[in-house]
Amino acid sequence: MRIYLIYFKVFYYNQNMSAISKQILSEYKVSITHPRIIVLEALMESKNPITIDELQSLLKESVAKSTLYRVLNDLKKIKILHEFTSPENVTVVELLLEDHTHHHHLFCSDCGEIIDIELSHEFEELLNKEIKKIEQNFNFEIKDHRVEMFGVCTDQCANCQ
Amino acid sequence: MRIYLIYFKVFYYNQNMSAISKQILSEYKVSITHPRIIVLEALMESKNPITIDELQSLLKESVAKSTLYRVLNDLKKIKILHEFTSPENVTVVELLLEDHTHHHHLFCSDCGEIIDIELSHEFEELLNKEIKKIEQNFNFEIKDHRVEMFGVCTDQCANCQ
DNA sequence: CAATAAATGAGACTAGGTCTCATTTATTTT
DNA sequence: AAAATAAATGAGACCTAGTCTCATTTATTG
Repeated sequence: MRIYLIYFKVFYYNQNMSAISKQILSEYKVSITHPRIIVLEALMESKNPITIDELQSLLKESVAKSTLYRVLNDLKKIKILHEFTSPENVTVVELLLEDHTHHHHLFCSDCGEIIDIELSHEFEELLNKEIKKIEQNFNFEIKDHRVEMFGVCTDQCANCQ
Repeated sequence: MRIYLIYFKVFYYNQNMSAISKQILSEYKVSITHPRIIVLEALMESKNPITIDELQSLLKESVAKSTLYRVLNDLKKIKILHEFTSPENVTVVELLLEDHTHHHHLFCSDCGEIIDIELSHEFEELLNKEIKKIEQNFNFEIKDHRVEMFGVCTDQCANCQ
Protein backbone atom coordinates (compact mmCIF):
# COMPACT_ATOMS: atom_id res chain seq x y z
CA MET A 1 0.00 0.00 0.00
CA ARG A 2 2.70 2.44 1.04
CA ILE A 3 4.90 1.55 -1.89
CA TYR A 4 1.93 1.85 -4.19
CA LEU A 5 1.27 5.38 -2.92
CA ILE A 6 4.86 6.42 -3.41
CA TYR A 7 4.49 5.23 -6.96
CA PHE A 8 1.41 7.40 -7.39
CA LYS A 9 3.08 10.42 -5.94
CA VAL A 10 5.96 10.08 -8.34
CA PHE A 11 3.66 9.28 -11.19
CA TYR A 12 1.45 12.28 -10.57
CA TYR A 13 4.24 14.59 -9.60
CA ASN A 14 3.33 16.99 -12.38
CA GLN A 15 -0.39 16.59 -12.14
CA ASN A 16 -2.71 18.73 -10.14
CA MET A 17 -3.64 18.18 -6.53
CA SER A 18 -7.16 17.22 -7.48
CA ALA A 19 -5.97 14.18 -9.39
CA ILE A 20 -3.73 13.14 -6.50
CA SER A 21 -6.62 13.59 -4.09
CA LYS A 22 -8.82 11.35 -6.20
CA GLN A 23 -6.07 8.76 -6.33
CA ILE A 24 -5.71 8.80 -2.57
CA LEU A 25 -9.44 8.38 -2.04
CA SER A 26 -9.70 5.52 -4.49
CA GLU A 27 -6.57 3.97 -2.98
CA TYR A 28 -8.24 3.90 0.42
CA LYS A 29 -11.52 2.70 -1.06
CA VAL A 30 -13.67 5.58 0.11
CA SER A 31 -16.02 7.29 -2.27
CA ILE A 32 -14.70 10.18 -4.27
CA THR A 33 -16.77 13.22 -3.50
CA HIS A 34 -16.30 16.90 -4.12
CA PRO A 35 -15.86 17.94 -0.46
CA ARG A 36 -13.30 15.22 0.13
CA ILE A 37 -11.30 16.25 -2.90
CA ILE A 38 -11.17 19.93 -2.05
CA VAL A 39 -10.38 19.30 1.63
CA LEU A 40 -7.49 17.08 0.57
CA GLU A 41 -6.33 19.72 -1.88
CA ALA A 42 -6.40 22.38 0.81
CA LEU A 43 -4.49 20.15 3.21
CA MET A 44 -1.87 19.45 0.56
CA GLU A 45 -1.43 23.16 -0.06
CA SER A 46 -0.07 23.73 3.40
CA LYS A 47 3.35 22.32 4.18
CA ASN A 48 2.91 22.55 7.93
CA PRO A 49 0.06 21.51 10.23
CA ILE A 50 -2.80 24.01 10.18
CA THR A 51 -5.71 24.87 12.43
CA ILE A 52 -9.30 24.09 11.46
CA ASP A 53 -9.83 27.84 11.20
CA GLU A 54 -7.02 28.22 8.69
CA LEU A 55 -8.36 25.23 6.80
CA GLN A 56 -11.80 26.82 6.70
CA SER A 57 -10.36 30.03 5.24
CA LEU A 58 -8.54 28.04 2.57
CA LEU A 59 -11.85 26.41 1.71
CA LYS A 60 -13.70 29.74 1.48
CA GLU A 61 -17.02 28.32 2.69
CA SER A 62 -17.17 25.89 -0.20
CA VAL A 63 -17.77 23.08 2.29
CA ALA A 64 -20.38 23.11 5.05
CA LYS A 65 -19.03 23.04 8.58
CA SER A 66 -20.67 19.71 9.33
CA THR A 67 -19.23 18.23 6.17
CA LEU A 68 -15.76 19.55 6.88
CA TYR A 69 -15.70 17.85 10.28
CA ARG A 70 -17.11 14.67 8.76
CA VAL A 71 -14.47 14.63 6.06
CA LEU A 72 -11.73 15.19 8.61
CA ASN A 73 -13.05 12.26 10.63
CA ASP A 74 -13.10 10.12 7.51
CA LEU A 75 -9.49 10.99 6.80
CA LYS A 76 -8.57 10.17 10.38
CA LYS A 77 -10.26 6.79 10.02
CA ILE A 78 -8.16 5.87 7.03
CA LYS A 79 -5.11 7.10 8.95
CA ILE A 80 -3.95 9.78 6.56
CA LEU A 81 -4.82 12.66 8.84
CA HIS A 82 -3.20 13.43 12.15
CA GLU A 83 -5.09 15.65 14.58
CA PHE A 84 -3.64 17.19 17.72
CA THR A 85 -3.94 20.38 19.74
CA SER A 86 -1.65 23.36 20.02
CA PRO A 87 -0.48 24.60 23.43
CA GLU A 88 -3.27 27.18 23.20
CA ASN A 89 -5.66 24.28 22.85
CA VAL A 90 -6.55 24.83 19.25
CA THR A 91 -7.14 21.79 17.07
CA VAL A 92 -4.55 21.30 14.38
CA VAL A 93 -4.52 18.85 11.50
CA GLU A 94 -1.87 17.59 9.14
CA LEU A 95 -1.94 15.22 6.24
CA LEU A 96 0.20 12.14 6.70
CA LEU A 97 1.12 10.85 3.28
CA GLU A 98 3.83 8.39 2.35
CA ASP A 99 6.56 11.04 2.35
CA HIS A 100 5.73 12.05 5.91
CA THR A 101 8.04 10.05 8.10
CA HIS A 102 8.16 9.92 11.88
CA HIS A 103 8.47 13.46 13.16
CA HIS A 104 7.66 15.78 16.03
CA HIS A 105 6.44 19.36 16.43
CA LEU A 106 7.84 22.74 17.29
CA PHE A 107 5.37 25.46 18.33
CA CYS A 108 5.96 29.20 18.15
CA SER A 109 4.03 30.97 20.87
CA ASP A 110 4.43 34.32 19.07
CA CYS A 111 2.86 33.60 15.72
CA GLY A 112 1.32 30.21 16.39
CA GLU A 113 3.23 28.52 13.61
CA ILE A 114 3.74 24.79 13.96
CA ILE A 115 6.79 23.25 12.37
CA ASP A 116 7.52 19.58 11.70
CA ILE A 117 10.86 18.53 13.09
CA GLU A 118 12.86 15.33 12.83
CA LEU A 119 15.13 14.29 15.64
CA SER A 120 18.28 12.25 15.31
CA HIS A 121 18.24 8.51 14.93
CA GLU A 122 20.35 8.29 18.09
CA PHE A 123 17.71 10.21 20.00
CA GLU A 124 14.84 8.09 18.74
CA GLU A 125 16.74 4.96 19.69
CA LEU A 126 17.34 6.15 23.21
CA LEU A 127 13.70 7.20 23.44
CA ASN A 128 12.69 3.69 22.42
CA LYS A 129 14.83 2.30 25.20
CA GLU A 130 13.13 4.64 27.67
CA ILE A 131 9.77 3.48 26.34
CA LYS A 132 10.71 -0.15 26.96
CA LYS A 133 11.68 0.72 30.53
CA ILE A 134 8.38 2.51 31.10
CA GLU A 135 6.47 -0.43 29.62
CA GLN A 136 8.07 -2.73 32.16
CA ASN A 137 7.81 -0.41 35.13
CA PHE A 138 4.16 0.38 34.59
CA ASN A 139 2.99 -2.81 32.84
CA PHE A 140 2.01 -0.87 29.79
CA GLU A 141 2.02 -1.54 26.13
CA ILE A 142 3.04 1.76 24.58
CA LYS A 143 1.75 2.27 21.06
CA ASP A 144 2.77 5.79 20.26
CA HIS A 145 4.76 8.72 21.55
CA ARG A 146 5.21 12.39 20.86
CA VAL A 147 7.85 14.99 21.56
CA GLU A 148 6.83 18.64 21.51
CA MET A 149 8.95 21.76 21.80
CA PHE A 150 7.62 25.21 22.66
CA GLY A 151 9.33 28.51 22.07
CA VAL A 152 9.54 31.66 20.02
CA CYS A 153 11.12 32.11 16.64
CA THR A 154 13.88 34.66 16.85
CA ASP A 155 13.81 35.90 13.28
CA GLN A 156 13.06 33.68 10.39
CA CYS A 157 9.81 31.92 10.91
CA ALA A 158 7.36 32.47 8.10
CA ASN A 159 4.83 34.56 10.01
CA CYS A 160 6.81 36.60 12.55
CA GLN A 161 9.38 39.09 11.37
CA MET B 1 11.07 30.73 47.29
CA ARG B 2 11.43 27.10 46.36
CA ILE B 3 13.49 26.32 49.46
CA TYR B 4 11.00 28.17 51.57
CA LEU B 5 8.18 26.01 50.19
CA ILE B 6 10.07 22.83 50.89
CA TYR B 7 10.45 24.05 54.41
CA PHE B 8 6.70 24.57 54.63
CA LYS B 9 5.96 21.17 53.22
CA VAL B 10 8.19 19.52 55.81
CA PHE B 11 6.94 21.76 58.53
CA TYR B 12 3.32 21.08 57.73
CA TYR B 13 3.78 17.46 56.92
CA ASN B 14 1.40 16.42 59.62
CA GLN B 15 -1.02 19.24 59.20
CA ASN B 16 -4.12 19.18 57.09
CA MET B 17 -4.28 20.12 53.46
CA SER B 18 -6.25 23.22 54.24
CA ALA B 19 -3.38 24.70 56.22
CA ILE B 20 -0.93 23.86 53.45
CA SER B 21 -3.25 25.41 50.88
CA LYS B 22 -3.41 28.62 52.89
CA GLN B 23 0.35 28.65 53.18
CA ILE B 24 0.73 28.25 49.44
CA LEU B 25 -1.68 31.09 48.73
CA SER B 26 -0.01 33.44 51.17
CA GLU B 27 3.38 32.41 49.84
CA TYR B 28 2.37 33.47 46.35
CA LYS B 29 0.72 36.62 47.67
CA VAL B 30 -2.77 35.94 46.41
CA SER B 31 -5.75 36.37 48.66
CA ILE B 32 -6.83 33.43 50.72
CA THR B 33 -10.40 32.58 49.81
CA HIS B 34 -12.60 29.60 50.44
CA PRO B 35 -12.84 28.42 46.81
CA ARG B 36 -9.09 28.64 46.33
CA ILE B 37 -8.44 26.61 49.45
CA ILE B 38 -10.82 23.82 48.59
CA VAL B 39 -9.69 23.63 44.97
CA LEU B 40 -6.11 23.32 46.18
CA GLU B 41 -7.13 20.66 48.67
CA ALA B 42 -8.90 18.68 45.95
CA LEU B 43 -5.90 18.95 43.66
CA MET B 44 -3.61 17.76 46.44
CA GLU B 45 -5.82 14.75 47.06
CA SER B 46 -5.09 13.31 43.68
CA LYS B 47 -1.61 12.00 43.05
CA ASN B 48 -1.93 12.02 39.24
CA PRO B 49 -3.22 14.65 36.84
CA ILE B 50 -7.02 14.76 36.74
CA THR B 51 -9.64 16.05 34.35
CA ILE B 52 -11.77 19.09 35.16
CA ASP B 53 -14.73 16.71 35.38
CA GLU B 54 -13.03 14.61 38.01
CA LEU B 55 -12.05 17.74 39.86
CA GLN B 56 -15.65 18.96 39.78
CA SER B 57 -16.83 15.66 41.29
CA LEU B 58 -14.25 15.95 44.04
CA LEU B 59 -15.59 19.42 44.77
CA LYS B 60 -19.22 18.25 44.88
CA GLU B 61 -20.64 21.51 43.54
CA SER B 62 -19.21 23.47 46.42
CA VAL B 63 -17.63 25.88 43.93
CA ALA B 64 -19.46 27.57 41.04
CA LYS B 65 -18.28 26.59 37.59
CA SER B 66 -17.18 30.13 36.79
CA THR B 67 -15.23 30.31 40.02
CA LEU B 68 -13.58 26.96 39.46
CA TYR B 69 -12.25 28.07 36.09
CA ARG B 70 -11.15 31.39 37.54
CA VAL B 71 -9.31 29.70 40.38
CA LEU B 72 -7.59 27.33 37.94
CA ASN B 73 -6.50 30.33 35.88
CA ASP B 74 -5.19 32.02 39.01
CA LEU B 75 -3.17 28.94 39.89
CA LYS B 76 -1.80 28.82 36.36
CA LYS B 77 -0.76 32.45 36.65
CA ILE B 78 1.30 31.78 39.76
CA LYS B 79 2.74 28.73 37.97
CA ILE B 80 1.69 26.07 40.39
CA LEU B 81 -0.82 24.50 38.06
CA HIS B 82 -0.05 22.75 34.84
CA GLU B 83 -2.85 22.35 32.31
CA PHE B 84 -2.74 20.17 29.24
CA THR B 85 -5.04 17.98 27.17
CA SER B 86 -5.36 14.23 26.96
CA PRO B 87 -5.20 12.47 23.59
CA GLU B 88 -9.01 12.47 23.65
CA ASN B 89 -8.83 16.23 23.94
CA VAL B 90 -9.97 16.49 27.50
CA THR B 91 -8.43 19.18 29.67
CA VAL B 92 -6.30 17.85 32.48
CA VAL B 93 -4.72 19.69 35.39
CA GLU B 94 -2.01 18.87 37.88
CA LEU B 95 -0.56 20.74 40.79
CA LEU B 96 3.13 21.53 40.48
CA LEU B 97 4.55 21.94 43.92
CA GLU B 98 8.15 21.93 45.00
CA ASP B 99 8.35 18.14 45.10
CA HIS B 100 7.18 17.88 41.52
CA THR B 101 10.31 17.73 39.45
CA HIS B 102 10.62 17.63 35.68
CA HIS B 103 8.50 14.80 34.35
CA HIS B 104 6.44 13.59 31.44
CA HIS B 105 3.15 11.77 30.94
CA LEU B 106 1.90 8.33 30.10
CA PHE B 107 -1.70 7.97 28.92
CA CYS B 108 -3.80 4.82 29.08
CA SER B 109 -6.33 4.79 26.25
CA ASP B 110 -8.36 2.11 28.02
CA CYS B 111 -9.13 3.75 31.32
CA GLY B 112 -7.97 7.28 30.65
CA GLU B 113 -5.52 7.27 33.51
CA ILE B 114 -2.61 9.67 33.23
CA ILE B 115 0.61 8.76 34.97
CA ASP B 116 3.61 10.97 35.71
CA ILE B 117 6.84 9.46 34.47
CA GLU B 118 10.45 10.46 34.86
CA LEU B 119 12.93 9.63 32.16
CA SER B 120 16.62 9.00 32.65
CA HIS B 121 19.12 11.79 33.10
CA GLU B 122 20.93 10.46 30.04
CA PHE B 123 17.77 10.81 27.98
CA GLU B 124 17.04 14.33 29.15
CA GLU B 125 20.61 15.33 28.33
CA LEU B 126 20.37 13.99 24.83
CA LEU B 127 17.00 15.68 24.42
CA ASN B 128 18.59 18.96 25.45
CA LYS B 129 21.21 18.49 22.78
CA GLU B 130 18.49 17.89 20.22
CA ILE B 131 16.76 21.03 21.43
CA LYS B 132 19.93 23.05 20.92
CA LYS B 133 20.18 21.73 17.37
CA ILE B 134 16.57 22.63 16.64
CA GLU B 135 17.10 26.10 18.10
CA GLN B 136 19.95 26.68 15.67
CA ASN B 137 18.29 25.12 12.64
CA PHE B 138 15.06 27.03 13.03
CA ASN B 139 16.28 30.17 14.78
CA PHE B 140 14.13 29.45 17.75
CA GLU B 141 14.44 29.97 21.43
CA ILE B 142 12.91 26.88 22.95
CA LYS B 143 11.48 27.42 26.40
CA ASP B 144 9.80 24.15 27.20
CA HIS B 145 9.33 20.64 25.93
CA ARG B 146 7.15 17.65 26.55
CA VAL B 147 7.34 13.94 25.94
CA GLU B 148 4.13 11.96 25.88
CA MET B 149 3.56 8.22 25.65
CA PHE B 150 0.28 6.58 24.69
CA GLY B 151 -0.73 3.01 25.29
CA VAL B 152 -2.77 0.59 27.32
CA CYS B 153 -2.05 -0.75 30.75
CA THR B 154 -1.72 -4.50 30.64
CA ASP B 155 -2.74 -5.27 34.19
CA GLN B 156 -1.88 -3.09 37.07
CA CYS B 157 -3.06 0.41 36.45
CA ALA B 158 -5.28 1.73 39.18
CA ASN B 159 -8.51 1.86 37.20
CA CYS B 160 -8.33 -1.06 34.77
CA GLN B 161 -8.14 -4.59 36.07
C1' DC C 1 -29.77 4.57 -16.92
C1' DA C 2 -32.35 3.15 -12.86
C1' DA C 3 -32.00 1.68 -8.22
C1' DT C 4 -29.62 1.87 -4.12
C1' DA C 5 -26.43 3.46 -1.00
C1' DA C 6 -23.68 6.99 0.70
C1' DA C 7 -22.55 11.77 1.51
C1' DT C 8 -23.92 16.56 1.93
C1' DG C 9 -25.95 21.14 3.63
C1' DA C 10 -28.45 23.70 6.79
C1' DG C 11 -29.19 24.51 10.99
C1' DA C 12 -30.51 22.74 15.69
C1' DC C 13 -28.07 21.15 19.48
C1' DT C 14 -24.32 20.10 23.09
C1' DA C 15 -20.69 21.06 26.17
C1' DG C 16 -16.50 23.22 27.76
C1' DG C 17 -15.24 27.43 28.92
C1' DT C 18 -15.77 32.74 29.40
C1' DC C 19 -18.11 37.00 30.62
C1' DT C 20 -21.16 40.17 33.18
C1' DC C 21 -22.86 42.17 37.09
C1' DA C 22 -24.96 42.33 41.46
C1' DT C 23 -23.57 40.46 45.95
C1' DT C 24 -20.29 38.60 49.20
C1' DT C 25 -15.83 38.10 51.19
C1' DA C 26 -11.04 39.63 52.01
C1' DT C 27 -7.89 43.13 53.03
C1' DT C 28 -6.43 47.60 54.42
C1' DT C 29 -6.95 51.72 57.01
C1' DT C 30 -7.86 54.10 61.08
C1' DA D 1 -12.39 46.15 65.94
C1' DA D 2 -15.19 48.56 62.61
C1' DA D 3 -15.50 51.05 58.34
C1' DA D 4 -13.86 51.71 53.84
C1' DT D 5 -11.99 49.77 49.87
C1' DA D 6 -10.66 46.29 46.87
C1' DA D 7 -11.01 41.75 45.27
C1' DA D 8 -13.40 37.47 44.52
C1' DT D 9 -17.67 34.90 44.01
C1' DG D 10 -22.19 32.86 42.19
C1' DA D 11 -25.66 32.60 38.90
C1' DG D 12 -26.62 32.36 34.68
C1' DA D 13 -26.22 34.48 30.00
C1' DC D 14 -23.23 33.88 26.35
C1' DC D 15 -19.75 32.09 23.03
C1' DT D 16 -17.86 28.68 20.04
C1' DA D 17 -15.88 24.24 18.49
C1' DG D 18 -17.72 20.27 17.28
C1' DT D 19 -21.78 16.82 16.69
C1' DC D 20 -26.31 15.36 15.24
C1' DT D 21 -30.62 15.15 12.49
C1' DC D 22 -33.02 14.83 8.45
C1' DA D 23 -34.44 16.13 4.01
C1' DT D 24 -31.96 16.53 -0.39
C1' DT D 25 -28.15 15.61 -3.48
C1' DT D 26 -24.47 12.93 -5.28
C1' DA D 27 -21.90 8.62 -6.01
C1' DT D 28 -21.81 3.85 -7.01
C1' DT D 29 -23.52 -0.49 -8.54
C1' DG D 30 -25.97 -3.57 -11.66
